[in-house]
This record gives sequence, C-alpha cells and structure tokens, in this order.
Amino acid sequence: MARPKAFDEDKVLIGAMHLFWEKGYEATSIQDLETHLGVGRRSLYNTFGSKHALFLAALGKYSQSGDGPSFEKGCESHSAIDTIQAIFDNLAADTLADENRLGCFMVNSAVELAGQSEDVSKFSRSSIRALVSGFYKLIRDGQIKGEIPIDKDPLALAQHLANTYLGFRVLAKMSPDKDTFTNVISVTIQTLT
Amino acid sequence: MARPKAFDEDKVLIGAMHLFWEKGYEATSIQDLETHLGVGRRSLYNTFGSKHALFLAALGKYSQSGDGPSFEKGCESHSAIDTIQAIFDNLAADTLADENRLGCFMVNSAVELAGQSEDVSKFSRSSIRALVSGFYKLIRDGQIKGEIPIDKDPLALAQHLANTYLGFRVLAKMSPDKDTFTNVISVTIQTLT
DNA sequence: TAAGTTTTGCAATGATCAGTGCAAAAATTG
DNA sequence: CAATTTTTGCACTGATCATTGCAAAACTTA
Repeated sequence: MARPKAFDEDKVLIGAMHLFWEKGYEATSIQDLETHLGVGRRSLYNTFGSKHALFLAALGKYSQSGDGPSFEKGCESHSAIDTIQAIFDNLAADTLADENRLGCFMVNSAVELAGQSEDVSKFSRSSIRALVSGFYKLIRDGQIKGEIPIDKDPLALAQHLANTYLGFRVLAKMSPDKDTFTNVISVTIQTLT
Repeated sequence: MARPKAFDEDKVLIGAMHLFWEKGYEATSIQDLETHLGVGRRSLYNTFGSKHALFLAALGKYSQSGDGPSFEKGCESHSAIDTIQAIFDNLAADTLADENRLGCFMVNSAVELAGQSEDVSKFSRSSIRALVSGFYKLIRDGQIKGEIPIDKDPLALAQHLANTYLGFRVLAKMSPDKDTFTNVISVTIQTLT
C-alpha cells in the first residue's frame, strides 16, 4: 500500500452517473466531469481507464442501484395488482416531480448508444429482461392469489407492463403530463382483470 | 437570380435527416455531413445557417414525411380495431426488418436533446399530441361503429395506444423481439374490446 | 458578351476534444 | 526517518469540433 486516493471512488462514480444521465454520453466532456466531480482527470483515467469505461461503470452502477421499479415490496403481503398499480403510480409521481426531466438513464443510454456500443446494447437487453421478469413474478403471484385470471398469458401481460414502463420513460422526456399517466395506468391495470 | 445551387436542397435535407437519425446530434459532425451528402460545408452553412438549424430542419422534415403510423387508411372502409392492429403490426414488422435499429428519429432526438433544446422539446410535444389525436379519432370511429364499447374513455384508450407506440420505439433500440411485439399487441388490442 | 449575383472550394479560425508523460507530492510500511 | 508505492497536478499532445473570410467560379439576365 501507498498513497491512498483522495476521493471516494463510489461517490465519484455516482457523480459521473448523474452527469452522464443529465447530459448524455457525447455531450459530457472529461472537463465537465473534472469540474463537477472535483477530481483531476488524471485520477479519473487512473481509476476508470477511459471515458467509455467510466460511462459503462456508471451504467452498471445505475442498474444495480435500483432506480427501476421496486418489485419486492408486497409480493406476499399485499395484492399483486395493488403492487403493480403502486409501481406505476410511484413512477408517474417521481417523473412529474423531476424538474430536470432526466428520465431513465438506461433508456437514455440505449437510445443514444445501443447502435454504436455492444456493451451498452447488452446492458439494455439485460435491463429489459429484468424488467419483464419482475413483472412476470408479480403477475404469477396475482394469478395464484386469484386476482388475475388464470387463463391469461402471464408473459404477455408482463411484456405489456414492461412496454408501458418504457413508454412512461419516454413520455418523461417528451411530454410528462399527470392526466396522461393516470389514464394510461388505468387502462393498463384493466388488462390484468 | 444568379448561380443556382448545385444540389437539391430537399434531398440534402433528407440525407442529413438520415445521418442525424443514425448517429444522433452530437455524434454527427459537419465533416460527416459534408462527406455523406457530397456537399461542401460552406454550402450547408449558406443554406441552413448552423448545425443546430440544420438538425431542426431535418426533424421538421421527419415529422412531415409521415414516418409515424398511417392513420388515414381504412378510417371509413375497414374496422377501426383492424386498422389499429395493422398499425402496430406494421410498426413491429418494420422495426424487426430494420437491421440498423434506427428506431424513431423524433423519440431519439427527444431523449437526447429535449432537456437541452426548447425547439426539440416543442417538436416532441406536438409529435405526441398528433399521435394521441390520431389514435383518438380511430377509437371514436370504432365506438361509432359499435366495435369499441361506448362507455370506455376514448382519450384514455388513445393515450394508452400512444404510450404503447412509444414503448415499441424504445424496444426497437433496446431489444427488438418478434414474440414480445406480438404479445404486447395482443394485450393492447384487448383493451379496446 | 458584359454586368450582376450567388455559390462554392479552400484554408484558416480559436475552441474544445479525449488521452498522456512526467515529476512532485503524499501516503504506507519497515 | 528512509524506502517504496501510488496519486495527483500540470502542461501538453494531435485530433477534431463548429464556424467563417475570401476570392474564384459559375450561373442568370440583359
């Protein structure tokens, strides 16, 4: 061991994540990162390797930090439909409360870079898989509880919920509107009964 | 009048649109445009003013050139539900056939730039409005024809369809998959009956 | 053909880009 | 304190960025 880093690697990564999230990959310069994170560029390169590697690390951090819907709560105690409703209500509320209209870092990154970076493309695919899988478990749970008709295809319902989720994330950027969210949630929940 | 331009202004605009569409705004340089369009940068600036102005013109061209869903066909002759089904089937087929995974130029631009350009933000809002409005008319038509229950809120249904459409456009970038599209369309059409 | 007007090619602008070489600074360990 | 190891600040790289000044070229109109 020798001289330790003067910064918290994890905090810097989170800071980089927020900067990339806000401005996108191309529009964020090393100079921006240096300034906003208060860390010299030499240290950034020392620690993360390159701008692209730092971005991927930030994207990984995002996908772990559970910014997405929280599927866990209420899997047992509450009703599945109520949980799904709550997920979308929370998403809508969070989106409307966000003045900066950041949207979803994963969606933003996929739209900007999926065509140019295989790494980003892989991240986005696994992100979709996790999203569908989370909804799928909730729906199966609802079917077992008798809330959701057993003859409905749980995968199709889950994919539809995931697609609705993605639509919300785009609306966050294009035209976030309370009534729209409310109405779309209402129609979406109807598909489960 | 004097010396005429050596290029077709409209063709160049369409070419610029495709380049911005493929690479995004930030990642497309004037050099790229010069090379791919075969037009000197001086002529581009002479004609369009700036990179940002050229981009906005390209975005305007896109929103006029009807890349979105075609609502017209079958408003009278066919059933409304069949028309809606066809819109999404075509969208899915086109998306799956597109090797470059371009997605939607308007969605891509909104996600990349809505937070930084008020012009792009306005474009995207009006684009959403047109999308919802198109679906709304189809749904009202379906209600008049008796295909769609009269007690359903046509605006909510239209907003849900528009949201589904946006989701598809993101899936095109993240994880385009035939079965997913088929299943989501199936659930979505169910909301209309 | 001559005058008038616009486009075009070329070269250059200063700014900013991502990334790096190097030596001083700062910490740990003995 | 001394030896060792790593971080950090600084200046700098060549490349690329969007944009422009200028003059020659090319076209229309008379």
